[in-house]
Amino acid sequence: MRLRIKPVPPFDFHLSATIFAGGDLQIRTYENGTYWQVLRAQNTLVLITISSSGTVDNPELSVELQSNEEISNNDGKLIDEIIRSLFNLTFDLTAFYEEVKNDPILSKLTQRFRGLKSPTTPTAFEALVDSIIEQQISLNVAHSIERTVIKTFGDVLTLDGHLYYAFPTPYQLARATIGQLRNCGLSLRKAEYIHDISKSVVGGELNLESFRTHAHVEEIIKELCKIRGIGVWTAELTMLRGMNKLEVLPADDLGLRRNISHYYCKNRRITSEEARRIAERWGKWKGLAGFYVLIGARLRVDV
DNA sequence: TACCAGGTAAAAA
DNA sequence: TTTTTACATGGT
Repeated sequence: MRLRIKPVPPFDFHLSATIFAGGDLQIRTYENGTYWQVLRAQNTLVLITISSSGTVDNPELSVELQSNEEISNNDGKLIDEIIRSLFNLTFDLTAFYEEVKNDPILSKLTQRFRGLKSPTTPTAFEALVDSIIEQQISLNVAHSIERTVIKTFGDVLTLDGHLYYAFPTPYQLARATIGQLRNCGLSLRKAEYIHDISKSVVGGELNLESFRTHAHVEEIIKELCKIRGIGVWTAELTMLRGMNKLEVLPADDLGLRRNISHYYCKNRRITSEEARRIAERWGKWKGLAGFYVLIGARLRVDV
């Protein structure tokens, strides 16, 4: 099956997907203009392969769907929705660009990265588990642990002799033992957090997806922070990366604070309060603005 | 070798 | 109530 998706312009697929370049070939990566990963349909795993068939101002994505089962029309619709969410395709960047135009630094970055949309995970659960894994340790170590968790507990799709892994479901992580989770490199604490949260999701006490349609960001943070293992940093990162909450800036984040300081404070170490104060000038979508700053700093773009 | 890395909860003071 | 410590592991 093949889908054609029309993102809201402007959208630069190459620029937006480049952050995944060099990713694990069996999980999710972007190479030679092509992005791929496994998504979960109703009853089957589907490998999606996305490439651009349009331009920044008239964007169109061409998506190939492959599975070992038949892909129903409903599955096609579901996957279509997930892909729109994956790159925030229905978000209108022109409104964001208007919002930050009075800040000279972001003005420059948005011109340089016109069409850049921030990526999300297919489920809020995945963003939450990733965020817990990424607490305190370097991203390098965290990503290695994430890959191990995915390949240990996630379902595998075999196509043409190639293996592709899907992120584990709450059920799969709830069923895992603490010992198995620790063997992936997780600390005892983090193994417990992830295990507990997975059990709550399976049991129905915690519905992470329901927060997506919840408008009051501060209330979501308050709710998430009641859960053992989740602080403000984890809640905010999960919302930005897993619930399409582009207004949320994870200001406690060490790396993001470094990136903000690179442009606004001459690389001096800044507090999260200082970061939030600087973000005041970015208007409504502070999380997306932070993403532009992050990408700018990573690509060493001068302003 | 020691120390740090995109935090958090629990122990100690 | 406030401050200090333990935690996993790869890189420097």
